[in-house]
Amino acid sequence: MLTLRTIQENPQEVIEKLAKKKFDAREIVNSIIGFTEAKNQTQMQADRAKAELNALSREIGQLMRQGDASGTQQARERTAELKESIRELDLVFADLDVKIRELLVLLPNTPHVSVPEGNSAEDNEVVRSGGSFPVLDENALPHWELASRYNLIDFELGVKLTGAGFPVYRGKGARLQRALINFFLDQARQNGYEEIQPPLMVNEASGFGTGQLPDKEGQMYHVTADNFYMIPTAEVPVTNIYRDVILENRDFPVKNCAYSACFRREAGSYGKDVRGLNRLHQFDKVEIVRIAHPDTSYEVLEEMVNYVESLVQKLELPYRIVKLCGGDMGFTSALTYDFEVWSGAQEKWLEVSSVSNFESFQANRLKLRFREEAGKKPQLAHTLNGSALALPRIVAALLENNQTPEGIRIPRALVPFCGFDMIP
RNA sequence: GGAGAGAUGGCUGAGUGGUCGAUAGCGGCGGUCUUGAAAACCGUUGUCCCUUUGCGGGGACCGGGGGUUCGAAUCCCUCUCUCUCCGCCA
Repeated sequence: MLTLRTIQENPQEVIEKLAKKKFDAREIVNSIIGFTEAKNQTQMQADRAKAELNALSREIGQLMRQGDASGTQQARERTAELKESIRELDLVFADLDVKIRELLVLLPNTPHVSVPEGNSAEDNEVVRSGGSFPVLDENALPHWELASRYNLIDFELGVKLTGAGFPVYRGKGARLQRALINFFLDQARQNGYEEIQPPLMVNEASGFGTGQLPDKEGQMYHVTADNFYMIPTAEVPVTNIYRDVILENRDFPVKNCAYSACFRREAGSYGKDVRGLNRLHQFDKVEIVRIAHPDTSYEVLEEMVNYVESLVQKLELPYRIVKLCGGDMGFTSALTYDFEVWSGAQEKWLEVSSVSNFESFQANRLKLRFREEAGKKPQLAHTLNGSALALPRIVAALLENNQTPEGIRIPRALVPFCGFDMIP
């Protein structure tokens, strides 16, 4: 959520920036400014009436102590009128406040100046790429066939137990999962991230804090009996650790990482790209979350991108880093880099990580602030997060790219974690 | 599932109708003392909003919402959450 102040102070700038995201903000911004003016006028009137009533109440206390019955009576009569107008003004105020809030949440985050113009994924900017494409036979198999040939993943069994999109990993397939999780967590720790093991269900307040609620409610599994939501990413519980928190400058840098299972309903995305591991309802992911000083958040973003790059390099996967264009960016992000790995048999790029700076957009909702120094006013911090990494598509690429006549080769960095270097 | 207790400032914990935004202790910050540190002592220490060029002025907030009253942290209603004991259980 953008701050009211930002909109009030630079309405034109907000409108121009949002145009890059293909969002026409003119009407909303103008309404917000109009309502805010009215709200402030109302508050002035209400506050004046309240000040008078407060003074009168104090006076009545004095008069009663002095035993001045007629003075007391007189003062009391004057309060009735004040109370009535306060009641009315408060109603108007609350109404305007709700209207403003409803409009504010409609506005996406403003993109960073470096975000490229563009409408869709086609216009994204490839920042750099690395690794080398695998040389595969013509009859190279897609990962879902490899998974069943080597008895690594059973998709049909998942359907029996739960439904589509809930695969069962078994044998070396399960061990590969565990190895990847441990590898990612160890790497994160070695890079200074504190490991968090968060709850996999969150309450409503947390859902609001990171912006899943109320808009994206349909994307989360809802445990209605207790009104909990299954987390779609560890970002939700980990970032909400800092909800309503005021950090001190010395608390920086905040670097957290967390492994979690992630649950997504993916409503409305059936039909395309859902084969095998490409899109699941439950999957594993290690997430990195950072809270940064506004002055350094873009340096932090670069640092995170470099870190994620080191992971795909260690896994020996061909990859490219893409800076999303305005039209392809998420609602809450100011700048996003996507990581894609090449899936040799499907012959396409698979998104395995998305690293974003949200600036103060999330922090405003979370009321996550920091204090420059003791005695100074708190200000909003910047939040960033990224996948490091999401497992399924990594597994898909590993299986496809490393298939050989003798079996599937495990990248060297992973062998100590797997305990095997080949899936024969 | 049954029974009970509670929710107050960064933390602990007072406060049951009238300068209570709130006693006190701890913590934090500043200072005195000290070669330095500790201890001791003194001072200071919430958030949000409106208004003002500035100094300042005003309003709101004691889990959320509503009510009683001239006046509510304090009384009433309601919701939520937390804790303790019993039962069940990884």
